[in-house]
Amino acid sequence: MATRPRPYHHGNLRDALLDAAERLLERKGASALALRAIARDAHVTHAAAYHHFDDREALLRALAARGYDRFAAALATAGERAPPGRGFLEVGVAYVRFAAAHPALFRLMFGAEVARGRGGDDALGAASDRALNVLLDGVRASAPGLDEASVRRRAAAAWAVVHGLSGLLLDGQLAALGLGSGDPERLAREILSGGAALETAPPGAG
Amino acid sequence: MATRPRPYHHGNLRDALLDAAERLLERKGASALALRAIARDAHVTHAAAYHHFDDREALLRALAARGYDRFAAALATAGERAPPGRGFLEVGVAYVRFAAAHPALFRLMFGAEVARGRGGDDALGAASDRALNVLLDGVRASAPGLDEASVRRRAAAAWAVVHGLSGLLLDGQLAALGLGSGDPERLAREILSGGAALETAPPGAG
DNA sequence: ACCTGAACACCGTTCAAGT
DNA sequence: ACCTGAACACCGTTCAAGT
Repeated sequence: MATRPRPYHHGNLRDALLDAAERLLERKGASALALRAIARDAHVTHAAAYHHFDDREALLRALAARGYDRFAAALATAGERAPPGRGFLEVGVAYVRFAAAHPALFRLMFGAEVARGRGGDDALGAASDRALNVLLDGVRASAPGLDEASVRRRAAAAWAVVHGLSGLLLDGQLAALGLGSGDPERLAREILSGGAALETAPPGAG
Repeated sequence: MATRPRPYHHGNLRDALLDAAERLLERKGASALALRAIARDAHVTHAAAYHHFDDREALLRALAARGYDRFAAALATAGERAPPGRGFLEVGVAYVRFAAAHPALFRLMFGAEVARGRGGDDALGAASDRALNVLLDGVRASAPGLDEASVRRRAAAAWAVVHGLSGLLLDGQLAALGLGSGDPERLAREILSGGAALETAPPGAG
């Protein structure tokens, strides 16, 4: 075996950096995600990170891709465990639950820094596609035989509701409406099952 | 009159800094909003900014408050100009239109940096309340006699749809659904008037 | 009261040099 | 192939000093 100088560096620093970044994100928020601080936390020089990521934003995108993987898994599990016919609602609730449980990660996943390089990052695109497919399958399952264009339109509308609800919740904006102070899951369930969003518009207005 | 040494500084540097910040935000994006860069653009030393704002985040909150003012005005105008019975839909379309027209400002208004200090910033709270009230009035107008709790729940649901749609649009996420490539206003109109988001759930499931 | 200049401890990125 | 150390041009914040 001879001498084994350092315990970490010969392994995969890439994952170690992502672990450190995730730790910082959870404990100290997005503003703590400095590349130098991440490297420090992983016990390497900051320049070492550039052997595994093009730049700081590429590291953030890789962290976001990890988030999408867990996100997709959480949505899929919620859909599978739901009572028949309620899978779609439960996926929506799981969406909001994930956002409330991992606010900083959720914001990172859908934030501007990650959005900027989304097109050129294949791993990120694949991970977020996995999450999207759970949503699309949910629509197809609850409305079998629907044509694909309608599936996509319904998915977009459903996605918008849960995504917007999550965003407003994290922002504390719902508090201004007297909502959002209690359990986020209960709030999500109430609003999602409470009926359509723009139902107040007269039918046939479009 | 005597000598008047410098043209700007005796006036209100506060507004000049916000003007510079807005210019930078529009032209170069959120990452250009460094306090030093803003001060440079306003032709002052960076330390001068601290005589008008507690710190960088306070400046960003003031900029966001400006955004909420314009936002509220845009929503109100859309509601007033809409044909009878369609005001609520048009306010929703205006919401998405604003986000698409001012993506960086919209992100700033609802982003994490501004959210962090939202509670302690009275001007920001007042400005965002004005925008919220347009939404609430829209719900009340389209469903007169509704009790206040239902008004708030409907407003939250409607807010979620348009807010989520805006966010997904800015992220380019709707492109993954084959949507979002065309006119954002047309897309908003289609989805908003296309019916309820979670309609696919069987009635009485909750 | 308002702005400057210098200082401090950070930051992202690059690059020659080490192993 | 992978990591280090030093350098560069930035950054937010503070504070004594100027007017």
